[in-house]
Amino acid sequence: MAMAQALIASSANPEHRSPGRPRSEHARKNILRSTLRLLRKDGFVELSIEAIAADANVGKATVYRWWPNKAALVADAFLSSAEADLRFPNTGSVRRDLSLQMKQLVRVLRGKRGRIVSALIGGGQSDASLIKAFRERFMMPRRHEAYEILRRGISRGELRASLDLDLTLDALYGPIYLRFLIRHDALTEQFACCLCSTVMDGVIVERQSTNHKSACKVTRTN
Amino acid sequence: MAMAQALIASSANPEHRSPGRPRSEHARKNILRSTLRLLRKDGFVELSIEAIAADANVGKATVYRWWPNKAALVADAFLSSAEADLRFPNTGSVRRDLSLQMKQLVRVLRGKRGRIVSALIGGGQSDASLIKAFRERFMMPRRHEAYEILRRGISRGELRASLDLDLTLDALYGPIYLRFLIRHDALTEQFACCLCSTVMDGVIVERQSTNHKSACKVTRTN
Amino acid sequence: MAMAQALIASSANPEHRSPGRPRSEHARKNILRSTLRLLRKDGFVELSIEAIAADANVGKATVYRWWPNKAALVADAFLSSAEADLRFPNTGSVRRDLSLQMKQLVRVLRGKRGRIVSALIGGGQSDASLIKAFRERFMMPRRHEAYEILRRGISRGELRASLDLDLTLDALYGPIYLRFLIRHDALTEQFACCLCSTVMDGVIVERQSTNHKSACKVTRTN
Amino acid sequence: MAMAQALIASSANPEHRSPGRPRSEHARKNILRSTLRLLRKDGFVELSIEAIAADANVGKATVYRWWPNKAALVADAFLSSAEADLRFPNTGSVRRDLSLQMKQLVRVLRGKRGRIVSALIGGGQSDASLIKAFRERFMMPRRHEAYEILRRGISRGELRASLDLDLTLDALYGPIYLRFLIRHDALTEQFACCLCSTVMDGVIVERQSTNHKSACKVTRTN
DNA sequence: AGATAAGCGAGACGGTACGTCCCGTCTTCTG
DNA sequence: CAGAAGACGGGACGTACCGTCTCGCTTATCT
Repeated sequence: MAMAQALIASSANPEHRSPGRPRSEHARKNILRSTLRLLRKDGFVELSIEAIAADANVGKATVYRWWPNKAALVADAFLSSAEADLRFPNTGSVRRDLSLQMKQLVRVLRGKRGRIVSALIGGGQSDASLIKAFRERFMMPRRHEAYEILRRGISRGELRASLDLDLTLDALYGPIYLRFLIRHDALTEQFACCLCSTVMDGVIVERQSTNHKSACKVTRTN
Repeated sequence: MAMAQALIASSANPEHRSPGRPRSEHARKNILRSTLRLLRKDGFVELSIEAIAADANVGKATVYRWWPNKAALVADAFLSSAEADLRFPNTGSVRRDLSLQMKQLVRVLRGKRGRIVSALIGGGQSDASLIKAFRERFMMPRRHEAYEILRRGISRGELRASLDLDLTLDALYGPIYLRFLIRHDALTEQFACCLCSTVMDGVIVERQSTNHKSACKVTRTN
Repeated sequence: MAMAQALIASSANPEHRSPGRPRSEHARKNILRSTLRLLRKDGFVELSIEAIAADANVGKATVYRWWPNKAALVADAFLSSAEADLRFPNTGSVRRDLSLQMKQLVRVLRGKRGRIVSALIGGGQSDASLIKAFRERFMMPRRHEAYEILRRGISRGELRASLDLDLTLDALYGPIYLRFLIRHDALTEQFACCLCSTVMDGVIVERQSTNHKSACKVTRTN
Repeated sequence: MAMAQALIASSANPEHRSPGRPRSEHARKNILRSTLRLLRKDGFVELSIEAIAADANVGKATVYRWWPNKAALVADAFLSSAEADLRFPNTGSVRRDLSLQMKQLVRVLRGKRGRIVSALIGGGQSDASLIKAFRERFMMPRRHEAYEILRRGISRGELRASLDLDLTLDALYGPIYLRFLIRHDALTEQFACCLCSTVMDGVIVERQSTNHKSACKVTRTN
């Protein structure tokens, strides 16, 4: 709700203005920026509000005024930096579309923002609002894109009509998050590709399509 | 290492005994028990050594004497509670064997030990030793069982010989962990069952085997 | 000075009026009233401008606009409540006049304004302007009355002509304030009475004027 | 009670020792010393526990462990430095004995410890435990000496036997504290002397014992 | 009538200190 | 010598007020 509040303050309804001095957009941005910077350096647990406030040249109270806790702040900071880099092409092939999206996720998780994702999911294990924020504001937007891909595949006849979309997407993305979180094996783009094929071939109507799979039948390299 | 130390102290070499009072087995057990109890209540982050020591009626120093940090203690505590409840029957069918194991994992994660698993994975996101402990001492033993199932399936001709075992197991278990950690959807035994079928049918040699799938083609109920 | 400013603004020079909205008399009164109320409840130190403004339904800045600091505000508030309740009769006897005034002081100090006097003196120990305000605007007016009493007594021949007036008044009032501030013993009207006699007659043995003293030779009752 | 605790820890019962690490006498002394130093510099209100802890190279918690608040700490610090400088000679004359004690009090109040006394009394106006500490641990010990003087005077026949000792002492010391706290007039040793005489001999005309008074019938010099 | 000027409430701002909690270490006595 | 008890220096927590600042609004005087 604090995050919603923040969003409202930064965007919507121009009509009604609450009385009093409006919040400082400058402070807000500084805080988010410092949060990301420090998060990248240390990690979620060792990140302190005290340090963020100091780094952002801001009173501690200003941080607490707008975010109820570290988790919410980190979520906001992360999500404020995660806009609009999802959009991907409609290639006409489910297999290709999904594979592209999955590979992009792998790239994100391996990049410097991956550290923040893991902090978010890790912290979310003892903070319901945090995991909710991650789910609704990071994962779901991507999922909605993926739903669309799947629906296109169904209407094109590439996928079975009886498909459970949620289950399918879990099958596609769950393994990526598993490797990302447990780190028991390499998380490569090629892994995403092979995974996609594996799940695909259990999903499409017919079963002779081995031509696609060959694309990533390379020996694994971890 | 501290865990090794602890194990040695509690078991091995009867020949040489260092002088002085031996460590208190009673204290050790109390500490582990309190750790689990408190971990079940809050998360890893909010768990404090102070609280554990108080709960276990033990001096803080006694905790620090035997475990170098919270992660090591939590790992030890978790593992001390995770013995031998895996073993499952060899039914002669990969599908059935895997489905059984997956459903058992779901049961574990939904039970009270699930709270601890999530704390472990959550805490592990900012503590390498913690995630390592989880990986090696909880996940891997189960995986080795699963490898065996898959190998049996291959030798029986149920599964393709070219199968990437690790990828297959990630495809099977990743989605379960995803739902467990992100909580975006119900984590039921039926989900495990359907998931197994989904991955299976992308994995086996032939494609007409819809007879198996019907087993869980029930409308989802979350 | 701020107080002077306030006085000017609220009263004087009708000729030239500065432009802009005039200060709100309503706000001013509310602030003073809230100050007194809160001062009565807690002490000077724990009194906060924040609380005063909230209690008075007034913006904090309005307080700071008219009073430079807490001490000035408290002094103003106190003095605004301390009008004209001193006036007392000229009975023709120093002893009786003084005794009456002393008893009246005791009544004031024991009443609800006493709480404020103690806050003022207490706060004055670390704020020169505060103790100055108390001294000049509360104590001195009463003292000037008392000077008059003493002078009358001297001219009537009741008191020695060589009397040090200040010292005498300190001897009369100091003990009252001492009990009021240190609270080591009951501060009663009877105490004021006995004290007056003691100072009048002295303490040493060689003495004739026991006729007056008998008036309050009652056993003390605290 | 925290002060009592401190006293117990620093002095009494050698038999029973509470378990655990004993409190650090070194820390305690440092804290008291720093308190006095900073109090002398700034004042009671602007004195912060934070600064004391820093100055004493001590954790803030260590301060709070032993003193419930700033007031109690300041009281302890003051009193720890106020031992055993009261003792004064028995000259055989009440007048002289009292005058000596009063002059000594004036010296104390005018000295650098006076600042702390005023902070104590000032703070005590909104903190009952503080004024109690001042009363019982600073004022009363001196009073007990003074009681003795008065009793000697009575038994020697110098003072009236019907004397109310408490009232008499208030009459003697109240004026000193009044000048000390209100600062309306000079607080000199000569003032103490004259005051003593005034109370001794009274103020009214019928009087013989002028021989004593002449000792300080000097023109006042403020 | 409109411009200009201040005061008003509300409340956010950068700060400082609060009093608490826990860290990991230490120092004591008891078993 | 291990263990319990618990004090230690340290550091971050989240809160309360400080005194200042921007807002939109109101209320006056001065063109």
